[in-house]
Amino acid sequence: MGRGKIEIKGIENSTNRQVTFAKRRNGIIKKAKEISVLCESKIGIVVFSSMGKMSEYCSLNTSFPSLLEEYQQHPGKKIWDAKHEKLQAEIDRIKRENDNMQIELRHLKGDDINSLQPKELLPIEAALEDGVASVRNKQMEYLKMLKLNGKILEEENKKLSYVLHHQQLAMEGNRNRFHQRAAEYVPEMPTASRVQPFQPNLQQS
Amino acid sequence: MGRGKIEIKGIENSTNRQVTFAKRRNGIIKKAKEISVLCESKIGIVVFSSMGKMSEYCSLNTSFPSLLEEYQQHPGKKIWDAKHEKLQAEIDRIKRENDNMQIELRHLKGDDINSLQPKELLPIEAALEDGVASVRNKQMEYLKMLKLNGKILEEENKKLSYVLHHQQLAMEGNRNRFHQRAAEYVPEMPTASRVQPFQPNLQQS
DNA sequence: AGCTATTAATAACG
DNA sequence: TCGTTATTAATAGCT
Repeated sequence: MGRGKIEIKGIENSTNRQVTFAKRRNGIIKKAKEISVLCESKIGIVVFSSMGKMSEYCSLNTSFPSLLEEYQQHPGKKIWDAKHEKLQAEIDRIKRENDNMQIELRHLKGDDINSLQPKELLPIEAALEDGVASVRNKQMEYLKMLKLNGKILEEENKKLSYVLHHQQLAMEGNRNRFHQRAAEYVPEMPTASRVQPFQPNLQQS
Repeated sequence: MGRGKIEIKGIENSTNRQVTFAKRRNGIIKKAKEISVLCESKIGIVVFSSMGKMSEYCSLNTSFPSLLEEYQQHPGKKIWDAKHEKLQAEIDRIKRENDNMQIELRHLKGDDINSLQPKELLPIEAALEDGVASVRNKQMEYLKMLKLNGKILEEENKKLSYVLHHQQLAMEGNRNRFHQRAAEYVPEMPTASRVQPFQPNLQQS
């Protein structure tokens, strides 16, 4: 049905193939609509083009899920049972992993260790000591940061005091001599080092 | 396409409807085969006649399950029933739980604590100290058990030595006097306390 | 079921 | 990419 007969064989030309696909897909969907109306039948169609574009049709009097539900009720027609089992297996796997972690956690917290052998206590003890060491280390780091920060602030304080002192001296001198131009005085001071004190993200002391 | 044009309307005559259904269904499936070959496309069709008879087609290069898998990966296309979503939700829930435990475990082991605030380190430290205390406690318990066990064995040893000593004395006496009946001698001794030494399940000292 | 007059789909072209 | 048309394919009504 066209300007010439064609062989049912893969169409090499990509453009041609896509055009043919679009036309025939529309044709099939039209036929599906017709059969569903003419014969009160339920029909569902899913098509993927060679480019991966999806098209679908489902007759009006039903829905894909219920259609597939009905499909699956036929003997030997399993669509999602396999998927189901896969999901269940995944759940089991993760649950096992979960349980192991839970046990490890409880042991580290000192719970449920009555059933453990002395030999089994050793790695737990070692891990705990490691953990304590790491945490203490981190805390020391923060402490050092705090101290450093204090030192920087102290230093800064000294500089500010120095500036303030000189300014006061200058202002006093000016009050006596020039009076009006006191504000313009700028003392020579190493302002290059006016750093922002380092601020670790401390939400509490 | 037929001896006369027809309206797309439900066919009342049942026989006619069934005949038309069979013809058109074959036509659609033929078209489906053709499009899948011509355009390298994947297509799946499920049809139910008004009598409930199911027909299906799935292009050769795929399968219904994989087709539907691909279908539901599109946004808003859900064919899986509630069961599936429940399983998926369960997986997500457990995975989240898993992740949390993993983080907690890592923190307890002293990993990944650089991102923590000092405030957050405190409970970890406390938990670790608790854990160490519990483990040490348990180890002390085992130690006590070992010591107790040693004491019991020592005690037992003394008793055995005592019996042995008396037996030896008796035998020597018998050798000199009755000679034959030495084996019958039983020294008066508190045998009621011949307990089995307590055996904790120690696989190593 | 099979046949065929007729309509519908569509391949190639513009 | 879209519409047109010559031609083939599908099928309605009949046997």
